[in-house]
Amino acid sequence: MKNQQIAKIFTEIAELLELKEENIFRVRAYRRAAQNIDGLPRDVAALSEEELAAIPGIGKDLTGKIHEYLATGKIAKHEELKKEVPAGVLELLRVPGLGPKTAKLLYEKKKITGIEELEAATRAGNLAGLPGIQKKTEENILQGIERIKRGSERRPLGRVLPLAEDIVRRVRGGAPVGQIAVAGSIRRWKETVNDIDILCTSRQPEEVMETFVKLPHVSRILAQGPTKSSIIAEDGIQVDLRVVEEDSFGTALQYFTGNKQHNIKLRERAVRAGLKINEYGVFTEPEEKKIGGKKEADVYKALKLPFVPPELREDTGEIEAAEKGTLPDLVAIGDIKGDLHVHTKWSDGSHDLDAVVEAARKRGYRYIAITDHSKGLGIAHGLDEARLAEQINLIDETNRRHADFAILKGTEVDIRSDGRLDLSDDALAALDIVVASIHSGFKQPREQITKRLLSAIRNPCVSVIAHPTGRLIGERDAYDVDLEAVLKEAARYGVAMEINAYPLRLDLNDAQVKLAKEYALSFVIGTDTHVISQYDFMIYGVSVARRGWLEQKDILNTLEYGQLIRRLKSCRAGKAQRAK
DNA sequence: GCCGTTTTCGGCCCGACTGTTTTCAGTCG
Repeated sequence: MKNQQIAKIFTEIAELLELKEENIFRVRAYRRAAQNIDGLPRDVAALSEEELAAIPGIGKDLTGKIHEYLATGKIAKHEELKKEVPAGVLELLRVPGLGPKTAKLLYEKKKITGIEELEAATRAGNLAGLPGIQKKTEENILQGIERIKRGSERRPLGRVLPLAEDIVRRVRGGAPVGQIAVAGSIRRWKETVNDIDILCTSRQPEEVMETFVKLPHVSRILAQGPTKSSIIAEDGIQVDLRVVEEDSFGTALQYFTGNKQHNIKLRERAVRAGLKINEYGVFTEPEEKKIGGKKEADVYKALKLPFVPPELREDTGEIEAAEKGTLPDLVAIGDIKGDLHVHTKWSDGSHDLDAVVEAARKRGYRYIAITDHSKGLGIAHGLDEARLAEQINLIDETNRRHADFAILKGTEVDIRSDGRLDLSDDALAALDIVVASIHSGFKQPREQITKRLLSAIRNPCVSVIAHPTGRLIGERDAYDVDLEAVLKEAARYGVAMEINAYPLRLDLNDAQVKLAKEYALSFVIGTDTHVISQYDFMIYGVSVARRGWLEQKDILNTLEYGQLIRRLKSCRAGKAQRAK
């Protein structure tokens, strides 16, 4: 998929134009186009002319540049600009706090073309005499370089959310705050995050700031003002805290939740309607009369739009859908009736059957599916046909003890490197649910991986494909697979796609879910629980579903047990019919 | 460079904090 390469080139063009101090709106146009291409689930190479032009921020000129790249592997404009500015100058922009103006100055006056050169020059005192650069700026440059060296990659939401919640607890406990909430990409449940944004109300904002910058997590204070402060937490992540008045909390929360492009569009709409929106409220223009601010919904109401849930605020069509009244009625965590991906001690889980059942009942679930690994996964102590039969007996017996709860007999059967499944069809036929997934051969070529998944989908017993792309956030890329071919085949055979809720997986991801929804597929949200506390991961899976615009009806484990079993049976019956 | 229920030309979201300035530019979100 060439999307990321094209997005990268557009971003570089934006940076190069900015260094040349060209029209800032032209710069923004390239940035916006880059973001939208980067977030596209489809390969741009596979899009028709009209589909390409329908991408927001892509007009006639950029459509041409995309074609140019697809045809020749480069973009002439980009090549020209690169000749004018040495590559090392772009590198300078990676230093936090150092923008295009300073980079240009450093290059033109001191011929600095790289971060290493910058560090050496700064330490040697060579920046002295440059306009606008004094001691403090030099210190900031060196600290910025340190931050780059320590790494500032996006972190998985699952790692950051607990820290954010802890900071919220401590600020609430240590200072006079009214309302307090996490905003930003965390509130939108983006799978990875760059920083933590926290918003609160208080009549004594200075006290709140004092408490905040003295938290035990703080390793460095970046900025401390009366209403806004930023710190670097010990593991290197930036945390921003903003304080507003009580009657601005709603508009401030809306503003700091973002994303940026969503907000810009709303504000443009506001301007057209004779209104002004900022973090302090909604105002009429030119009278400056405040007509909203206390509640987040005030913003949407003022624009005559229905409320848009945070998970949808990515400027990927949600504003247009809100306008037309076609926003989805998103699935909610409370709709989930059970977990369909659970491991026990029988393979590599930590608890026996009774323990995982008890924990699920306590959560209010109506059922779970036991999906231990199959024999091919020796390392996970996977089950062969004989042990599976034993487990089935145990489940039958346990089910008889529970009138109000059901255990589905299942397996997470391995799709072998040649595409055959790791258990016989006869063994699979005895189960209520068969979840199939890939655990080996990740480096196989696209055709082979795709073939493996297609043959698993066509198997008479398979009902779900688990973690369909195999990626682990920050650790392992997805294997190379023709996802659209897989989705198409799954739709034909009535096989569901899993949204694996394990925070490092989240697989399918949000964009892929949105794409899959177009094929009218069914989905399953499973936590891949190996320890009972991991049932908590369900919220991450639900959030991916919501970011993928899914409704309750799209998700099988929102069904009551009886309906679920009927659905699984009809999938099998449909396959048998097709085989005749 | 994009885009249109004011516009095919002339707009393009809005504000906080820092560091350097004597009123503001640069950067960030």
